[in-house]
Amino acid sequence: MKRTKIKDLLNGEEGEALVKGWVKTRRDSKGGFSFLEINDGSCLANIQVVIEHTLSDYSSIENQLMTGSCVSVRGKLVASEGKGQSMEVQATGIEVYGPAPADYPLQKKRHSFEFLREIAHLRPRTNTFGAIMRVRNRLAFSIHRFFQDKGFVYLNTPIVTTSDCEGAGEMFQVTTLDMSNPPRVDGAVDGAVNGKIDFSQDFFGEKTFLTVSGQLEGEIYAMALAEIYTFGPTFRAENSNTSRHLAEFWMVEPEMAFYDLDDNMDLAEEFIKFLLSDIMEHCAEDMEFFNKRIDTTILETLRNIIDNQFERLTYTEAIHQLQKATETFTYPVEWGFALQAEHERYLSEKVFKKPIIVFNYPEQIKSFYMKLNEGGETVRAMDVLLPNLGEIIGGSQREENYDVLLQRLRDKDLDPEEYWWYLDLRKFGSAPHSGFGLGFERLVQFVTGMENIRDVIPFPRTPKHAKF
RNA sequence: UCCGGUGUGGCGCAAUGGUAGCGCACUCGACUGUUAAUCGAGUUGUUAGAGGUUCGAGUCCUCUCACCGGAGCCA
Repeated sequence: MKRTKIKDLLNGEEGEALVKGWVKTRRDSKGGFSFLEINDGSCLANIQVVIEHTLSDYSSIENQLMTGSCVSVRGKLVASEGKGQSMEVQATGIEVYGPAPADYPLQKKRHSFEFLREIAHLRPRTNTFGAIMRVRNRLAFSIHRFFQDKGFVYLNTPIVTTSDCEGAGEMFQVTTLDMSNPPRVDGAVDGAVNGKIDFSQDFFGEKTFLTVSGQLEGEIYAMALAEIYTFGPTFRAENSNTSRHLAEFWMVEPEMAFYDLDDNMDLAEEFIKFLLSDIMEHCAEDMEFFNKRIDTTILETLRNIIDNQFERLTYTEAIHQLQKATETFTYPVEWGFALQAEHERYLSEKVFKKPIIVFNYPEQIKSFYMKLNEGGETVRAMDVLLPNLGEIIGGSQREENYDVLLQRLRDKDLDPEEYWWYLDLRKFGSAPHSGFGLGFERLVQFVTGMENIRDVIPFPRTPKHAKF
């Protein structure tokens, strides 16, 4: 007989059933039977199994039917006699795959997320993490669906890369050299620490790193396939210790030929709204759980975002808004200075009370590849800022003019030689194009209402932490 | 990296410088078509680590480590 998932049993019809899963809790009755709650991850709800103590072999497995044990139950799916569940399984046979001794760390009570992080191999068995991972899965799926429906091509950009393309923070170095005695340029060996390390002898023949963004490679393919998107792991070796940063995270980066900044913002807004409404529809049970146990306003918040237009304002307008604010800020508000977290929060949470898109930032505070506006003061950059979370999307229209890009590289003290192929894209058949990056974990965080980004990824990597 | 906070049975927490307690879990018993079941009894501690002050330190001081929150950086 084939196993039926609990999700299907709960919506199924009476009859023979085979359930396999992990025991959440057991309640004994002196009436000669026990209740077992079993979960198999197919949904948040457990199925209740009723076991008559007269069942053959029951006495030999009774002490193995504990919280955490893994079991296979054969029985009859029937309408429940008790309250609290519609269907239940009357057991006719039980097999214990793996008992869980009394030192099983997950108890029938709430645990702190800090504690659960220490047992990342067991935390997926909790209600919260099961729900998070189902939502995460659905979001990943609907990201692909959104772009596939629009004819975007899914592109895998390299994870190992040779240059710090954006100047975006610290990178993880990748090497196969012997760290205790690396080869030196001057041929010196043991002890000669003055000679520079000879990376020509490294695996790739030069210094290599883990990618901080697939954007530049994404642009290459957008200049051929017109609309592409990447969705893959990204690495930042920043010593960031916050609830919104990971050293290894997943990023979605669409890149589109023939899109200007307005098209780019339209896509970003449509994208977020699509993902949120999809999750409300397809993860309703899990979302109810988050609304009840994690953040009692989450459903209302998501609904509001889906139903309302994002507020779009230029950086300059944002500065004006901040300058007329009665609130006092820790950091100065002045044109040309970066917007701080407190400024972004004020705008999205106090002034507009909804997602905002700030665009046309000062040229000096943004990356070299962003398209310069007329006058040269600002670039066509845009950030999507969500209330309570902050930046979830950062993007821009790219500079497609060869001469302007070359000058921008020089102005920012970057070596044009290293960007030769990026410049070539502007030399041969250049086109206006745009793109953005969305932090996948930040999306999961926002949708679930979870406070710490370390709890929305299966195995978080943060400074001093790469366990499991 | 900076600022602030925390570190006590398996887990969540308490304890004026003076006998380390409570809840949950666990064990035993009672009760029950039960629902995070309930009721009674019982077991569980190198108070993160190292040093110091003191007659006496979980508590005060110094250092180290870890974690949490905020900031910076960003997605």
